[in-house]
Amino acid sequence: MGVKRKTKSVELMLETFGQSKNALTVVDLVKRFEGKMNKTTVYRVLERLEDEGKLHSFTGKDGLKWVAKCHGCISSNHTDDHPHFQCNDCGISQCLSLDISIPKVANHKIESANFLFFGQCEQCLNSYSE
Amino acid sequence: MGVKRKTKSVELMLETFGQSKNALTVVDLVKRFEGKMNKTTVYRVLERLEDEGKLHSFTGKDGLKWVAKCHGCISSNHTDDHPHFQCNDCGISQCLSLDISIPKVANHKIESANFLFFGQCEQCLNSYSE
DNA sequence: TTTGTTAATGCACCTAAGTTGCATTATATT
DNA sequence: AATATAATGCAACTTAGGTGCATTAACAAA
Repeated sequence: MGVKRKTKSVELMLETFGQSKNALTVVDLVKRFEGKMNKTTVYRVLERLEDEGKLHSFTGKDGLKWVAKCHGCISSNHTDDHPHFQCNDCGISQCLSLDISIPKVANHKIESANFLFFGQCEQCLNSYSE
Repeated sequence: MGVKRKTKSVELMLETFGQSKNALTVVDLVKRFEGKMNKTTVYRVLERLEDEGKLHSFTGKDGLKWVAKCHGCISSNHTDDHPHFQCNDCGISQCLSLDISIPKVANHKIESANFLFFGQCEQCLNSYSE
């Protein structure tokens, strides 16, 4: 690959995430762009935007790949280990702007971490009291 | 399903984990038992042993399912959130007997968590200095 | 504006993890 | 030994994700 080109697919993908902290599964993105963007293109655009540090991804409990456009991340690069949250009720997933210290582990050198929290999101919590 | 029966598959599976804290991928287990136990049986035996609380599982970064026979776990049930470690060099994965406190997150109710650490294991660290 | 280069895309096909339905086998009970 | 049913094997399926290659679209140079 040589010089990157600006394409509609790339713009469309970034617009989709907008300013939201919510993550989306790749499967969902493929469905969303049905007719507009090929499945393969979705995967390749995501790969590119990850390489460029504009998106980041993580693996959910179900093994599915989730993607997000984390804005409030603490570190500047997208390899930082901010936690992600998944709602057990509605299934939404989002980035948490939260710094978790990685503990020392005897006889191990820890380089990175994945944190995944499960529970109820704000919306679902509120819907109980209505 | 009615009354559970003792079977060779179940014993064989538990023996495989022995007293080790190491986790194994289901894919690896299927390969290991090739000729002795069917792929479907592997999945079903694992499901059963998880239900019985004798094994527990987690999803790796690659989306593969890992299984372990965690002995040194802090809590008695197998839904506790002890962290898992995966070596970036040799790929082994293991349970960590380590208690990580789940932070409070504003407007969220957190019920459970997954912690996954990456780095170098003891063996790989030692092999550098040889 | 047109032309040439090549990055980006679409498409068809593939790979592999995990699941399901059903016939067969093995275990336990009487 | 006969019976009931849990456990297993097998084949076929589902689906996330990837690959090779022909076609299209973006951009630079003329």
